[in-house]
Amino acid sequence: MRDVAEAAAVSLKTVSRVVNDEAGVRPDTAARVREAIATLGFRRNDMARVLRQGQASRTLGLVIEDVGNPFYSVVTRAVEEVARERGYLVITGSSDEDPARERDLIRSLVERRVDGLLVVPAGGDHRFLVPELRLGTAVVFMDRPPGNIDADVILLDNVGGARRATEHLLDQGHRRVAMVGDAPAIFTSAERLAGYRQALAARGVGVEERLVRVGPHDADAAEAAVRDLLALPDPPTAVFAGNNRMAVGAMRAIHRLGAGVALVVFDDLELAELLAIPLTVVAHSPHEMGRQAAELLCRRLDGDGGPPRRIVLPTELVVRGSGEVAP
Amino acid sequence: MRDVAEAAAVSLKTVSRVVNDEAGVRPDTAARVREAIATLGFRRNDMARVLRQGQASRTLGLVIEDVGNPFYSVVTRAVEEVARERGYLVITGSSDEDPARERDLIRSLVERRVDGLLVVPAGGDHRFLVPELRLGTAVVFMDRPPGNIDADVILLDNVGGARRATEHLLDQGHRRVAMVGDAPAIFTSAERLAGYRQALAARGVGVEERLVRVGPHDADAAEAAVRDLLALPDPPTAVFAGNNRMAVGAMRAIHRLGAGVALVVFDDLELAELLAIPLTVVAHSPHEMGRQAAELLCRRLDGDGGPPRRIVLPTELVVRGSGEVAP
DNA sequence: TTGAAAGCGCTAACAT
DNA sequence: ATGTTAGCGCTTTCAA
Repeated sequence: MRDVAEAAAVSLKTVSRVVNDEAGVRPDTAARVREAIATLGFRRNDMARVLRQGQASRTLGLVIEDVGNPFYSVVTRAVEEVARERGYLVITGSSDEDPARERDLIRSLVERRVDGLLVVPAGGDHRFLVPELRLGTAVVFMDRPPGNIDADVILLDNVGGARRATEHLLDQGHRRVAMVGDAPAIFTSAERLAGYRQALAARGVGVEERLVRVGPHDADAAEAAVRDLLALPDPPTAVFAGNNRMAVGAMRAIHRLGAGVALVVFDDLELAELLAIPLTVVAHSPHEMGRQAAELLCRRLDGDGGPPRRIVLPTELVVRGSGEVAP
Repeated sequence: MRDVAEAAAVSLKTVSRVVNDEAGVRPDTAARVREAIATLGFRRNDMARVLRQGQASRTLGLVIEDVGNPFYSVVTRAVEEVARERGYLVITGSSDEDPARERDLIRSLVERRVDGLLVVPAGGDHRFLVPELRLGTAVVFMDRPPGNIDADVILLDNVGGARRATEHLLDQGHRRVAMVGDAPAIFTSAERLAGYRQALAARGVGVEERLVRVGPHDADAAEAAVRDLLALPDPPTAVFAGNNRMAVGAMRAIHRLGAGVALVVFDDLELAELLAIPLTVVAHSPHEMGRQAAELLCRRLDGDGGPPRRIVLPTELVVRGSGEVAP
């Protein structure tokens, strides 16, 4: 900027005025300055600008499990849309379900003075965020509640969705309903497991623990788990898959073993209706989750100081065929 | 930091030394400083740090079309992985195929002094980047070459992949092979169209322009285009779909009209083999594209000043069934 | 081992 | 309409 001032034979402040479209610069002076800017290829340094102006880097930090997962990529997309409307840029990072990595990421983001954070928690304890919150960084959690602190969070109706899925299978006459789910340490997984158990209990069907396989984290492990289930002497006649990766694994296993096993999964898939057996799912809106979280965060940044909110988004059973296979 | 210095009764510089793990601080002094840091909830301000140190914000900018699209979300994931290994953070933005938005995004990123940019170009003219490049911002393009400037780029073998797909359909005896593709203004779309034409020409099959539908940008528009094709008096017996969205649209149309039409698509889908008719695709690796682009960018940032590189990643025809339907 | 002073690029506040 | 000065929070440089 100093170079520009020199080249245009004006003061620093005049250049600053032109760059920021402030009033009070004669058109010809402004033109001279703009010419110098173009010639020198000057670009305002936002680091210095933000530093001088105080806070407000107009940046949001987004920490999710894995952008490569369609669920999170749609959430990311929604966050970006809101951010763009409001003039924020988004810094993203994947925690890969690793609490240490989550902390590192959040730390980096806070050090870069993001104005706010959107976090899908990987760890179970977020007390380390207390200083950040005091520092003025707003935080909204998504998909899972934070551990040991009170903060805004947008969740899905995990229990209700899982219960409805399981009930649907029971309604078809199934009595041996298995569940394949992610590690129970993950909030959503535990909740969906709870919903599954509730449904069985409500119908007086005992939970057979051998039919509960919570632990696999990717499609391959889920496939192995379901193959294993289907190889039991008294295999399940129906399976509830706890998320999109479990769904893929379960479909592969059922497909390959050619079994006429009913399947309902949590999370919708774009191609669900085009599958060999169209997939019955517990659908919800990842886009809505991202949007609501980002909007709530922006409201907080605009000064909304109300008590922490807990928003639960609805789920819906979408019947397409795979869940209506008779026992 | 001043507050910390005061609280610990040391100088600013000593706090700086502790924060940055520099040598030359007595353990007890360091401990006192750390205690003050913890008490006050101090977090180093990276903006100020970067400003003072000169360049090197350890941040990369990523501009793609849409994170919500699985192709780009996997690219993003790969970029993140490389960035993480090398200690960079990634700021992402979706251009939505809008050149103005692309420019705005890049401008914001440069103003925030990202060290390097990874860009899937939306616009056709990137001369506006010349000052940025002179300013020292490294840029690597992905998926499509930039317009009017010479820079690093990682591409797919679009022509070859499309040609192979079309040849495969011709090999099955099809003579009325349609193509549904994105707007021809998009590089990949134009290239794939060229590959389609090449294959037809090489086999002496004339291109029937009514069978070429390049223009739809989303699955719904592609579905409408394919429905339209199938409603022709002499409909195509085979369709080549130019990307993942076209693929979804084509599948829906073919599925709903119950037509025994052969289909090969560019881009692989996770569930391809589980579809009612397992999908024959031109597969490639979005992950590899992201990884190679990010690694090349990092090499540039580490001082590699060689001439601009143009890397072309291979594609592979994966036969699964939908492309082997007889005419 | 520790500290004081200068300055990164910019803008707020106050001149002129 | 334009310029001067000070200082954002940090690190570099040099001194003690």
